[in-house]
Amino acid sequence: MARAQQVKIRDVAQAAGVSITAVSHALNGKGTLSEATRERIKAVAERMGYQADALARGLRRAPLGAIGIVVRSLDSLGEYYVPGVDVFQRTLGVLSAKALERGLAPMLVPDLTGRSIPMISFMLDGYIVLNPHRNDPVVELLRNRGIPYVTQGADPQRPEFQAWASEDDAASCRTVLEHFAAEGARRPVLVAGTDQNAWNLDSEAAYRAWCDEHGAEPRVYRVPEGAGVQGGIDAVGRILAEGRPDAVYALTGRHAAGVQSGLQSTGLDVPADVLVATGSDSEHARHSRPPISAIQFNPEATCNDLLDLLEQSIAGEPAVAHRRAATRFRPRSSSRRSG
Amino acid sequence: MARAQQVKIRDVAQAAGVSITAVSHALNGKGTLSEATRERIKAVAERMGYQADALARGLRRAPLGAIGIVVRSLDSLGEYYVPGVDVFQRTLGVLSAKALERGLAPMLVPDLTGRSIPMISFMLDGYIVLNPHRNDPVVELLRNRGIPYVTQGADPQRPEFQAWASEDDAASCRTVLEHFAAEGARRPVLVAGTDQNAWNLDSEAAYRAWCDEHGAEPRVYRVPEGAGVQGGIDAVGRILAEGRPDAVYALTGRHAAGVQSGLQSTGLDVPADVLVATGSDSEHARHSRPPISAIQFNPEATCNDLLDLLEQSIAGEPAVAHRRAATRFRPRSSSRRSG
DNA sequence: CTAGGAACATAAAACGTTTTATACAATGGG
DNA sequence: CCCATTGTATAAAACGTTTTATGTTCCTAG
Repeated sequence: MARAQQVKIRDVAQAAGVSITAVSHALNGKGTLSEATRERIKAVAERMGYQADALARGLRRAPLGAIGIVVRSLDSLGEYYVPGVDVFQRTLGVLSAKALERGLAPMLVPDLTGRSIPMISFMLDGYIVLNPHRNDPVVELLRNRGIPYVTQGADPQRPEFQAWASEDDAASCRTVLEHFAAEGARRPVLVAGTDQNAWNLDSEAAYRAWCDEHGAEPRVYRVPEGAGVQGGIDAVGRILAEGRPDAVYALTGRHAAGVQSGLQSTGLDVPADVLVATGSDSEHARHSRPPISAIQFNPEATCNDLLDLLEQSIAGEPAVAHRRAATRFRPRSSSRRSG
Repeated sequence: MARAQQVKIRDVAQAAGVSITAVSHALNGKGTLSEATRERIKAVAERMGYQADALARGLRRAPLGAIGIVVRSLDSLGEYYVPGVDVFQRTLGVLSAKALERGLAPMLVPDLTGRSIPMISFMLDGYIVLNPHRNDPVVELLRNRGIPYVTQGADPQRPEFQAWASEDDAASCRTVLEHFAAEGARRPVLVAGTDQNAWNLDSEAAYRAWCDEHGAEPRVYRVPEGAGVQGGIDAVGRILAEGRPDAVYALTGRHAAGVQSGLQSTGLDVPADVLVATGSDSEHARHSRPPISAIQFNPEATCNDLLDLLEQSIAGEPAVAHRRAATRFRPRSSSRRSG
């Protein structure tokens, strides 16, 4: 309980025979001390193993060297570990790693608008908000508090906010639809999630635009993210009831796996009768039978972008432009009729 | 840069027409205020959206509600994101999730003995050290600082420290060896990592004990964790040079995948000629050809144990006993000769 | 009528820094 | 010889809380 007594700035001052101010100035390169004194104090501090207390220092609004990461999709899922969902392994892992490499310790923080949030949450240097909803209350809170933040994806309600980065979801969607078309599909349907985040919104918009351009009737089915594979299976009934499509683009990997398995269990063949692809590569997608074509995210690029923007924002430079990272399409057997 | 001005305790006091002390006492349930005043102050604070400043409060040694997680295997790997290594998705993901559910924000912290560590690191309420080495300097540091911590696995050099939890690696090892024996293998070899952590040490000890009991000659090959699949492939040459084994237990999934593929490329058949199993299930193991039998960790149990112990430790109750979680063996085609 | 408690409330000290304002000595120009 | 300047160093204020010590007021017992 009682923390071992640390050496404090006062002790160093005493040992070096100078004032507290002198020590502070020497260590932080401020003030008007002589170079000799400065070096002497530094040596004493080093020898005594002095480390400034981050809290006391933070009280004077010095950066803590830590940022918060809040994963809105997990907040809305209600549980923070979902086996088979790649977000932990992919985005969150890469983001944490890249933050560490920049000397920023990443702290995972629960829904900031919730009841019992850790005291430290509002003291962090800045925030990265993954998968924010439109009009996200967490974003709103950060904004009101004046805490620097960046988001993954834009908020359509707030076009003036430009400190965001994401994969290019619209381009990903078009790539898949073009691929479907090249394989002869004319009536693709979209299976999206229910969260109102940029991924779902941008993908749907791109899908509708594509349908418009190609004279196809848009058919969008929404399945709660939390419904997982079973949600995909269940969606098949609704889809077939409105007419058999010749291709299905399911955004999440688990929905895609469910859709494919649902189609197969009604006697349809993938890819002969229906093409399938997903917007999120995962173990599910890779190892379904047949393996499901998938958009591979580019978390390295996106995470770097997010951290660049956040560091700018923390430094007080307002971000004037967002960034979009290119994704990569991995065609697999689920959507290839040709050999 | 300048943080938006928050409502401070002083403001609340003024608004409620009481002293600062009164507000503090009312909000923290201390002091001797009348119930009426208490409620009135609470209402005012609530209405004004007052939130105590964690730093100022922490200065008086109140817990921050955040814990540090330091992943020593990644520290020693030198990079914090390694595709295909399950540690992120498994232990770290589960641990973070479970910490959040307990109201503790998990912060990933780099090697605490390193150069530029975040200021906040030493202020956290406690630490979980994953995969500590024997005589780990990070553990040493935490101990000296008097910061509560728990470790994953014991330090053989420090038997008196009991605040640790882990999977039962020795039992896992024996399970695999018994399985090998049941399939007719008599001369199993062990491929371990080079890190001096409990997983490697305990597994090797259990392997040697088993060999001793069964009159087999122990053969241990060490491959750096960072060498990955290629390291496993390379190990095959060294193994075969000393005689063909009839079974290989490779602790890491990537080494196992490499070993299997190395064996196959010298013309040996798995499982007909050599059985293969790994101590760490992963996508690699599941989807090699043939799929590799694997020990499945029990991160839920281990992480709960670690957090239980840490909470005890933070509360000042010394942990007097460690915990071991049972693992589960998943036999697959790589080690089954029978149908 | 007063001493001694309750019951309630607050002033002031403390936490460990950084920052601002001030002090002192030495130097140099007039 | 005085004033302004420069080079050093420090005292004290500030950061926003919690905690400790100190008052009040009011009641009750003697």
